[in-house]
Amino acid sequence: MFDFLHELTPEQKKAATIVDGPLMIIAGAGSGKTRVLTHRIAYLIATGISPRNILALTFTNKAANEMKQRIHKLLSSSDAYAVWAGTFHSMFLRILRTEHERLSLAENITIYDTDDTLRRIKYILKEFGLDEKQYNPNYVAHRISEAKMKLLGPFEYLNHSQIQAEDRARRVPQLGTIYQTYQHQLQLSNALDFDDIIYYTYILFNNHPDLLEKYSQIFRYILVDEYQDTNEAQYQILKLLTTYHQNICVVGDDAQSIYAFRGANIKNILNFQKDFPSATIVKLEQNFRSTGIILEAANHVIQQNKKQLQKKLWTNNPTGQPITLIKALDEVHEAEEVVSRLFHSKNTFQTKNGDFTILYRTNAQSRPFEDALRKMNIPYKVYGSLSFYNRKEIKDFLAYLKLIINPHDEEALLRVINYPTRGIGDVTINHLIQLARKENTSIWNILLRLNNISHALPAGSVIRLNGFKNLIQSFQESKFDHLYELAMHVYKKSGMRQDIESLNEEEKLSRSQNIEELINSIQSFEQSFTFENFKAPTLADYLYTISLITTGDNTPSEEEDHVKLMTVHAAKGLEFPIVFIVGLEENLFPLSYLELTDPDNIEEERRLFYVALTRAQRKVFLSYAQTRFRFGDRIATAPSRFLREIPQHLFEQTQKYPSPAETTVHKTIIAKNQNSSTSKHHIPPEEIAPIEHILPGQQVLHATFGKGYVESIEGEGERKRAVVVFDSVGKRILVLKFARLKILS
DNA sequence: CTCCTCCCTTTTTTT
DNA sequence: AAGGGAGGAG
Repeated sequence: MFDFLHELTPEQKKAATIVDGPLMIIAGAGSGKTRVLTHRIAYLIATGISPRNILALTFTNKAANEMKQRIHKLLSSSDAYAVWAGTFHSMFLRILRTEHERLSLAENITIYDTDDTLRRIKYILKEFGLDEKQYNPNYVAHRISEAKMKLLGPFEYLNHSQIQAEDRARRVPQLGTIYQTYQHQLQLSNALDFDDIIYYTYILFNNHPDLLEKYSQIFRYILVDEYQDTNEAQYQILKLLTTYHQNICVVGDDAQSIYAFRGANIKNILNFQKDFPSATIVKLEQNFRSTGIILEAANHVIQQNKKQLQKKLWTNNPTGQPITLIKALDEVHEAEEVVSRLFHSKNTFQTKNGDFTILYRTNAQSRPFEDALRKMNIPYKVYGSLSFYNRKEIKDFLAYLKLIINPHDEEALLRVINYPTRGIGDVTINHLIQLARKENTSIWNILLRLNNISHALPAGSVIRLNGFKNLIQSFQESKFDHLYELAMHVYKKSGMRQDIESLNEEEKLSRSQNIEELINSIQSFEQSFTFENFKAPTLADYLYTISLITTGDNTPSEEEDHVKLMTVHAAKGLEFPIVFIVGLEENLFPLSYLELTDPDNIEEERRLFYVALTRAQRKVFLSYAQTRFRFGDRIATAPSRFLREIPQHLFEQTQKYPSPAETTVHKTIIAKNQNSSTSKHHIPPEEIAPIEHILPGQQVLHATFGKGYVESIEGEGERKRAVVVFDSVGKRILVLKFARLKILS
């Protein structure tokens, strides 16, 4: 019956089979954490515990789904799908939707994303007549979010003497009032932001003992993955839910805590034993993922951090290949070098595209890699950037859909009340807002009562406003068998389609394709939802799902063999055979936007680098560029301090340590060093042709691309470029200043 | 009320 | 480099 446990090591087995009481599993990178979690849940079910009494909180929706599938396999029973598994946000939203009456929330809530929150704050600042320079909207949003994650509502915020003193010192004394207004407006809009989902769940359990008891009974066994990244509010909810039965199992690794900016409180994991004195601690220290070299590098890096739980990660895996360091001139060259390594090792070792992953610190870095991969005809996919849902046309369209389920949503309403333009201008809108504020109600309620108060507005405006109201109501009343049919209807009747058709070719194509993609995705959502839930989804089901989408969720089918690109944050919890960690430069990784002098900031960046290294199974490539385009300027960069924290003997021996002084070195010297680290075709410096000697028609040799034919020369001076057709990679445009070509004929 | 142009900021990571 | 906001003309 428990046959599946034989797959585990003694320590893993212990972690999987201690059923009752608090348990903390310190799971080092690659120590089989997911395996332990799935076996543990399977074990609980096999001992007779109902899957409906198990709550498993994961970091992404994808992780939750994969977990269910694996448990399903272990047990050969569909019981697995009855486990409550998902992210904090999706699980708690489910509870809030069920219990909405107890919090005086409407049934159909809208979820505001970061963008919506920011727009709302800007509105409020305008209404208050406050300057955005003094009250930076991003800072205001951050403060409000921080307060909620610490369970401070507007009332507590305004009565917190220390916070008030802080705000006065920072010259933002009205922040508390802004928070209060923001929260009030969200309430009138029937809207919750991400932090509210957690915050209100706490309020729900804390203020309603009967509900706390109800859910404590349901969630008899609670498992929390990535515990090091939980925040104070999440921790307090867990404390409440486990008061009666104490059956809490947390899994985490303090060395992989990388979400402090999101309120993650590393104390949660460091203090677990204090919080749950009867806790058992199991440490998983054997790494099954990486080679000896990768692990040694990672261990050296993380040892630089002062604040951490003591543990020693070890492995029986082979030593493996040394780490390759790639030094590039700029971000474009960096991408070309990375892709050419990738191409080379793919051909040499018969590796699939899907074995390669490129990790970077910031989303903006993906562009040159995409270009380079496209040039080489290598399929790739950028994971995790949610930019699709941030596109204007998508947001506009979703605003219409949101208004169908919740017309009080002021953010959605203001977004489309005059899009496409229908003669409702700023004056009318401001008037409307004034009326709503005066009556302390939503704009939609004003629209509903328009005929009673029409004397307040010009007759023409009233007609147009009624037209908009009728449009939304017609959507609400329309009946379709399928959501995508409704979506299609809304697209046409709202006037969005006509507006998009009227744009220039390029815009028209890209926007209508995006809308089409969205409508297709609605259709496939309907199919999978119906398959899993034995009933058709409502529009609300769809909107909630996309509101809480997490980075790993856009799972492409496994048969597509493509290179993966993502941020290090998005790579958390995943593993890949061959990993390129790129942009290893001071101020980029570690990123410095505030103070790199703050040891806490550096330690968090270092943990991030540690996470990146430990994703790799077989081989790591590290790269950095010596200049980079930032804020419209090309600036010199220095190699990351993290590179020097890896022992030199772990690198490929032809390579030199990057020195901090290197960036001040001039380009000629950079050009010399260049050859040693990246070339397949060695070109001694004295053989590099002067720029003016390169002419169309010549055969030339490039260090990376090999032999090629100069088709043409363009540009002058610093910008002089050559179009070269290479035997290996086809046509390339090279900036001659950097190209370092040798003339063959 | 709408459209156009110019200027400004933005780039940290994500639920 | 690009998109949004402000401000002005029609």
